[in-house]
Amino acid sequence: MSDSEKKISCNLTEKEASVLRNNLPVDEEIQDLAEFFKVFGDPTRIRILFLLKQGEFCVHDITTMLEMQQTAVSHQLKSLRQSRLVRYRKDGKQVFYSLNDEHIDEIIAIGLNHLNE
Amino acid sequence: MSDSEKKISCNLTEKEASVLRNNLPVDEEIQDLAEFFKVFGDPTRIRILFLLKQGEFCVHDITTMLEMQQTAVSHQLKSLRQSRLVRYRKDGKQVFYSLNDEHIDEIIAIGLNHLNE
DNA sequence: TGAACATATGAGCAGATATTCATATGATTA
DNA sequence: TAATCATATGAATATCTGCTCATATGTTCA
Repeated sequence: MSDSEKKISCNLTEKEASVLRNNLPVDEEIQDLAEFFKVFGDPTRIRILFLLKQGEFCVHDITTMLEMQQTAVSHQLKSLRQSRLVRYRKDGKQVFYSLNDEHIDEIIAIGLNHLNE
Repeated sequence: MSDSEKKISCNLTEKEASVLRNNLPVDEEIQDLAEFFKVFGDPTRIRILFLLKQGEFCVHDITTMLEMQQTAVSHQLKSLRQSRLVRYRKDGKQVFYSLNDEHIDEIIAIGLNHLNE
């Protein structure tokens, strides 16, 4: 939205407030967006994403690299799977995880950029 | 990183694991990134960001549009301020909030995009 | 100056979340 | 087939988070 279109006001009428309120996405979409970003809001999951930027790894190796318990890692991988940020591939006893969204780099880059501003 | 550079392996040696582990950003940076995304991980804050995409508003109007209590809104505005996602401007008794990072749209767009994939 | 107004802050609480422990599931191998 | 290995899952717990209530701060105006 260009600056010229933006409102500056205080004490909107209920009618005006209602118009602006109705411009918001529906609750479900808002909720889904929040859930999506929540996945990035945990250090362990961020570390897993950074690891997977380097390649495809099995759970055991992820556990070793993070120096965490296997169950803790599996729980977080589940969260990443459910939000479709990672994909997995089974090979015998092992399960290999890799990134599943080409925009992950982009999102993280924006975050890093913001922190350095 | 191009596909050809990516590793696929399991049962890394401690040495290999250590190399990959050390490629991760330092803990503080990981932590800061997670904190940053956590701000996007709440429906109320997402709604505030969507409102502010439409213009600059005082706390009272934000409260009216969201149909929430003023203190709840103020608490969330504080979180948005601390992460420098919004800026504010005082004018008499009122405080006007607006977006403070041109990348907010971009981040949200990526999120929405991911949800529709 | 004091009353009214706009916003911010702190404490308390209820619900969410990350880790751990115990155990289940599924695949390989002896 | 039994033992072992790799991973996943569920319950329990401690911590964190968002909201509400009470109240503080700062501004305007009578």
